Amino acid sequence: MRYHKVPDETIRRLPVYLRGLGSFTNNSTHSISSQQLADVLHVKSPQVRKDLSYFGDIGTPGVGYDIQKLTKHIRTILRLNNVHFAALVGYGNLGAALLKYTGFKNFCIEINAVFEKDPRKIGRVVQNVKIEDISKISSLHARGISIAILAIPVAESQGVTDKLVDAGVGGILNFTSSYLSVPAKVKVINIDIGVSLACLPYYLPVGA
Amino acid sequence: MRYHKVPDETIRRLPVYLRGLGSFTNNSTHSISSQQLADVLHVKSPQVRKDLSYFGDIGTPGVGYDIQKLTKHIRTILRLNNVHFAALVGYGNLGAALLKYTGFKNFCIEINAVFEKDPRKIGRVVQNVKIEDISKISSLHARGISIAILAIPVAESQGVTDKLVDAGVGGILNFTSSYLSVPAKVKVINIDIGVSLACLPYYLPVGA
DNA sequence: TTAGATCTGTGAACGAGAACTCAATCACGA
DNA sequence: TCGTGATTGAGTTCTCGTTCACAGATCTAA
Repeated sequence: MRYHKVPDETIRRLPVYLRGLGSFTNNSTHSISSQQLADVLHVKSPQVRKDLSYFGDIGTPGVGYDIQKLTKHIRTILRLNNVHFAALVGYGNLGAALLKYTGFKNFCIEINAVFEKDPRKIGRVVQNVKIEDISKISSLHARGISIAILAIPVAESQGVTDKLVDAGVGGILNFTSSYLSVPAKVKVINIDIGVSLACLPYYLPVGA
Repeated sequence: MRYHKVPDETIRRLPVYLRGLGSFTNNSTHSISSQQLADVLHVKSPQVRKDLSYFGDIGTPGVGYDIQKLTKHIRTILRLNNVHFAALVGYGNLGAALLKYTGFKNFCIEINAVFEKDPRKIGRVVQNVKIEDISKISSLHARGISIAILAIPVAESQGVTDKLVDAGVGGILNFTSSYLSVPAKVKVINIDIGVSLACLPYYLPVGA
């Protein structure tokens, strides 16, 4: 392996590969070819090989990839080998749903802090997590939490983001529909549900 | 304007432009330059101009874009001038949150049908919409609903998708973590919350 | 031990989209 | 009417990521 900057798109696909490998772990065979993995995930096999090749020689020519080893390797790359704790900011409709969302556990990510502005919600315990006042965000660094999930109204998004950054948060999953201004070292991933849905009518057949 | 296939990325930005224009409607001035719009949305001005130029000469050299006209124009392109009705499939945690989500109305999209498998939920009325049995999906065509929001367990996703396609649905917003196989005429937009979050640890500073 | 089949890793070609640049256009004031 | 400044529209270039194609590595079987 030479030095390469790994494309963001490759990183984005790694969790998908991980999920695809899951459906092969019970299998009798120990290894899987790039073709097999590609078929399951509906991508092309050269894509799989190229993506994996950024991280060294993982596979065996003529054989394929050892399923267990590859799983472990991808988890190591993504740093999903040990549990990451995340803070949920905003316990509204979406926030509540995200707290109950089970899709995070497969990736070793666990929400163990919830922050809210509304005094009526503060103090309640939901899913074994106590809802705290939003001012307590500053404690995140001390608690070893460096990932935040932002599900609050647009008006407060930048202000709260600044607090998160001050508290040492290094990654934010932003469900807010606004752009978040952060230092370069902080990674923001945006999920804009409204925009995604708003695109659909364009693709509908005319007259629909 | 010449013939051009409009990039998907351009379509995806149009709703964002629309939202940006919203913050200028109360303004005293009638027009806005590509630079001003770009600054608000944190994109580059040539990007804005290129995107808009796909759809004909909308702006005026030396002046900019007429805010009202541009808003109308983008809404027309995206077909957001008249209300689109959408069906929510799956009234679980996420489904319930999406039904209450207010971000769709700005884009003239309204959920007016909810489908569920769980008999205990069927019949309940939430947000003025009655929850129906999932078998009633077949009625969508007759009801003029051609957009679906899918928020159900992975195991059932392809089966339900097939029903949606049969019912004439032309666009699906897929919150399921599985690939949906659909005919070419049907547009699927995927939102994979788990994958998005799983990427974050990779970007954290080492040791965090 | 060798032939043949399989499959990886990667350099190179390809393609899509973003950014740059500048000629053409327009408003406005002298 | 003409000159000046501002801003668009679009051709060109650049960058990034995907796809292709094949050399090289490994396994199996005779």
